Amino acid sequence: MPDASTPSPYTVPEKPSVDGLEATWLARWDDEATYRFNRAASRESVYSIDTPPPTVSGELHIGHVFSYTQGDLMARFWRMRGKDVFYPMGWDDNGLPTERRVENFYGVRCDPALPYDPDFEPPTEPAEQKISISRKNFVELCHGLTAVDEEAFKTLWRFLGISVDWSLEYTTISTEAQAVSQRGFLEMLARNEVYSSVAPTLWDVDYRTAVSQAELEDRERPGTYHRVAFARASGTGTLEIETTRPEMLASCVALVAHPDDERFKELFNTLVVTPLFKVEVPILAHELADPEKGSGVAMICTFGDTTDVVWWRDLKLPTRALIGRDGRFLPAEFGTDAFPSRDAARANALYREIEGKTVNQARATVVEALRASGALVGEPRAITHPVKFYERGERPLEIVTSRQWFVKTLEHREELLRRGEELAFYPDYMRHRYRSWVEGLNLDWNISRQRFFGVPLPVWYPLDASGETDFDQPLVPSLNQLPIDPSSDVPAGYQESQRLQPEGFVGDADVMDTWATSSLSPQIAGRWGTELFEHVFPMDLRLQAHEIIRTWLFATIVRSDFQHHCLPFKNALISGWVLDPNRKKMSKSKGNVVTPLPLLEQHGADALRYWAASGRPGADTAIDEAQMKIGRRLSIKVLNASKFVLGRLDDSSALTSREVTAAIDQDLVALLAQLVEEATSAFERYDYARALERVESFFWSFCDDYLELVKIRAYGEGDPADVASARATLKIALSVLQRLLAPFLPYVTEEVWHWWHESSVHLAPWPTIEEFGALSVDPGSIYQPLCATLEAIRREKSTAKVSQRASVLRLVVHAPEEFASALRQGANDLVAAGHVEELIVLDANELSFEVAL
RNA sequence: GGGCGCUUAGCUCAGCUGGUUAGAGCGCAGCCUUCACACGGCUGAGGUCGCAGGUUCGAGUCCUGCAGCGCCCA
Repeated sequence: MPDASTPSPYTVPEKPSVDGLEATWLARWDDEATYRFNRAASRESVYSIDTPPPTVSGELHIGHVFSYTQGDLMARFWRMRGKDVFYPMGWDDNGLPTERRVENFYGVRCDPALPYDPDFEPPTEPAEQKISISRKNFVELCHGLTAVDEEAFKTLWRFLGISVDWSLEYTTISTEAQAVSQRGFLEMLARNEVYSSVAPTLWDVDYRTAVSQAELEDRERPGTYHRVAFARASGTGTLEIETTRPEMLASCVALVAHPDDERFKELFNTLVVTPLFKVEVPILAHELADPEKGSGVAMICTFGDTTDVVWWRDLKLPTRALIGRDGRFLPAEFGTDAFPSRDAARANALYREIEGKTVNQARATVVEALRASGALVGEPRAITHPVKFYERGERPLEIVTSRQWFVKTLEHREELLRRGEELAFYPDYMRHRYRSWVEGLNLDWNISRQRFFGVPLPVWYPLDASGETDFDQPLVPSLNQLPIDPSSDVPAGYQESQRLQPEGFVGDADVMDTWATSSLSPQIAGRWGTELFEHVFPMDLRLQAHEIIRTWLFATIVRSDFQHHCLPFKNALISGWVLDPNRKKMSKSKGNVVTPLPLLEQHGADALRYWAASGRPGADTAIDEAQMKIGRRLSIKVLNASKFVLGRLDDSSALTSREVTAAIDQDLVALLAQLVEEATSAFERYDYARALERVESFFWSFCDDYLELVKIRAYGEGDPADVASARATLKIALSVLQRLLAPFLPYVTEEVWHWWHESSVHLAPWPTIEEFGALSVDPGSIYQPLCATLEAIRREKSTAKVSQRASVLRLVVHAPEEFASALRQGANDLVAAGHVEELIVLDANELSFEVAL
């Protein structure tokens, strides 16, 4: 019981609980604007964070909880260190994921040819047959649904205790973000860093849009090797190739083998004739031809895959493109300059059968014809091979020739590699991901998308007298007009009536790649063009997962390098993946995706944060409810230990480090100082997990050992100076531990902090060793021997199966000098905590205990 | 094919620049209803640190090779 004469002045609940803390403190943080950024702060005092705007697609993902918590730990640490933390939050709502979600949610499809219907209402239930609606109607639905989704996401983020300043919230489809995105584009255009051209383009035939190299992924797919004989043009002999795409034969422009391949050295620069279509093509040499693959000779078509594009470009081959935007074969006429043939009649007859067919249909036709003509050698052979897909796509990518806007990444490769070396990655090995990506770039960054819900490319093109578009002289708006929509806005010097008219203009119909906007997240969040930007840019921290190094991290560096000639941020904290409880990658198709909400509701935000904080930077971490339970237990312990300590304190103002006079108390303070240094340096190295591990382990020892040792003095028994020493130490330790735990457990620490403080623990100063006064004790020299002895007593009682409360009749400790000295200095506490009736300490070389019960 | 990471107790993981008998939590076993805490406490068992070499007075820690798992790039 607390000493009746010194009642605690603090308001401590009788039965504290961790449940429901979130609602209480969220409201309070809102009211008090606890996390509001100080716009008057100087750049030196600011710590600015560039957080990933999550794709708002309806699905909350546990990976978000994991990654954002890790970033929040850093935000909270630096805020307590006295930094003005700039911590905005954005939502990436523009782009394909939203379009796909709207299509499925309402059962609609965008048809840009349709007129706007101002009275359109989406069906309450998605229709079985998708309803076609105008672009404007479609975009309105996208805006509406993302607004709803963003609210749900925001609720989750807030509940998790992410300390962002919600007044800085942004979305990538907002007017402001569109203006920033378009400005970024126009400035690149002015500096000649983007260009439009008609070029082979990675194309998803289902989404009917171009995609970029960064959105590619390889998938293992079954395929079939067909061995096909090409007749030599000289008339003697044949050359056999193997291909998985025989349907591309009509667009074959050359054969290729490795320059060192002895088998074909004699044949380089001679001609062969393609079977069926009878087109003369050369045999050429290129390093990318793999002698081990197939027959060692490959067929180059325009274009069957990305290697064809490289060969076509390097070897300066003609273009005979035949795949259309719908993935079907385009019309073509053999016997022309574009499609020469030795036997045009036969070629055209066969091609008529292919024209308009899908790739698979055409393949069957061509294989049949090859077989009939005898050019098919042996039987087709089944294989498994990597096929390139758009990461969101369902069918293999095709390569379609079309006009697109590209950012010139390739010619800046060396500079971009240097930027990667300048950036501090946590963990450091993640820089390899960046480097290998940049080294492997083989296409400029295509930023135009033939889609609807995105930031429009802010250009128009003049039309000449015959109505032909002049793509080389784009018309641009002035920066103060932004954002613009070229489909409804009119370029300077033109009238709306001139749209699509000869001598008039046409707006670019495409939107920008989502990454082209989200790569400007520092500029969007930092309000580029206002004074704020100068206070927060370049950012101090970029937070993201490793899978988007090649997209978001890369693209952001590109934009900042081009625009500002610097890195967009100094440090990149890379989080790992969240794996399912069986350590398997989560995916929708496997059905093992875990949503965070039930876990948050069951275990509480602090518990989930504890789990996330235990995952080291970059480390893939399995969902582990056991770990969450430990976090919850730690939170409860914080409540109870705080309740105990505060119940022992009377006059807070009288207790300072000067009152800490007992040897064990001085030692505890010395250990605390050591802990503060360790935790601080761990945080400074972005090793929040180590900081947690150290603080947590100290806290448990504090509860289990120190509190037990000084309990009697804390109650007020004994010499008043010793009582004051114990209470002062408890007060110091509690204050320090609550603050050290605050980044990890923001709710419970805020709760216990308010039992004895008015203002938020999250604005309290991070502990420093200056708080502890002069330290004269070798850390642990008193505390550890006492703990070891207490442990020996407990072991004996446990072995004897008696209560820990049972008395020890006599305790004899044989100990080396320092150990013995420590025991003598802490004898009173040890005797009280162990219920020891007689303590005898004897000097000895070897440590041993005799415990008589 | 090139690169990166991981491999430590049944499970999940610490182990920072090489230095005393290798740590934690969970789980397991036993005990304790003690006045902060039974949403608890105490105690215990449990490991040839993936394998093979090497450097060193000394290696989980450094080097080389190999294997398995995962990932990135081509």
